[in-house]
Amino acid sequence: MAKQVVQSELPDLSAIDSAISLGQLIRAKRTELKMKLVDCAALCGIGVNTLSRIEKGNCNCTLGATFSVLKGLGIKLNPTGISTTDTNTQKNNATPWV
Amino acid sequence: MAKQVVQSELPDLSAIDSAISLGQLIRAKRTELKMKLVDCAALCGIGVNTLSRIEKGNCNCTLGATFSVLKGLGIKLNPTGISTTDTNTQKNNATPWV
DNA sequence: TTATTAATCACTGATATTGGTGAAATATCT
DNA sequence: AGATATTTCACCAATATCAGTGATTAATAA
Repeated sequence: MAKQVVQSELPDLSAIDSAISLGQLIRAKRTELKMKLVDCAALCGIGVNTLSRIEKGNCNCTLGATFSVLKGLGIKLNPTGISTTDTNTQKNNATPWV
Repeated sequence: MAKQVVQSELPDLSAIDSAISLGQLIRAKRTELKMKLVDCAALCGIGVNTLSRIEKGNCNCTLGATFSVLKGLGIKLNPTGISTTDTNTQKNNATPWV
């Protein structure tokens, strides 16, 4: 039987506005790279559980783990509706969280 | 005395690849809107401490709080280098984290 | 259908975040 | 400079995440 593809199951990933869409984006990229959850987690330096939660859109995951995945998979995010030129940025007298 | 603007203090916000750049982006938008930290936090439904941490690039903050801010400030993120058309999305038999 | 692989869930212990308050530190204005 | 406004930080208790393991469920292949 041919696989039924329903319109509503094809979310719009052109705008990332929630943990869920971000998770879908990440999963799309990972499967595109034919990576297993385990290997991807190892590559990104996080646990499998955490990666699974991120992909499922759990909003309690941390920014650190999430950006590790974005970096590991080579996903880039760009803001829109913002004047990226101006910026009253505070001086980075800060903590090296990275 | 005129305010000295140093080149290195004008980070590139066209690419969001870390908790720090995301925090800078958020702060840029908030100040652009002339909002105080307290009011912005209230608007976004999170604590002032948390918003401050997010803006300072603390990567231990949660996705939930972060997306609340992005939504509250009307910041949109778009992925690049991804085929946003395809998508082997899992069926959303999931938990309503929102 | 059965076998195999992959993803999710439940559990544990250690550690960390959250919001609130108040104080210290910065920045802004007159 | 002095006064005011804004942000950051330390501290607290409550709660939650994290990684790891093993079991359960789901998806894929034969």
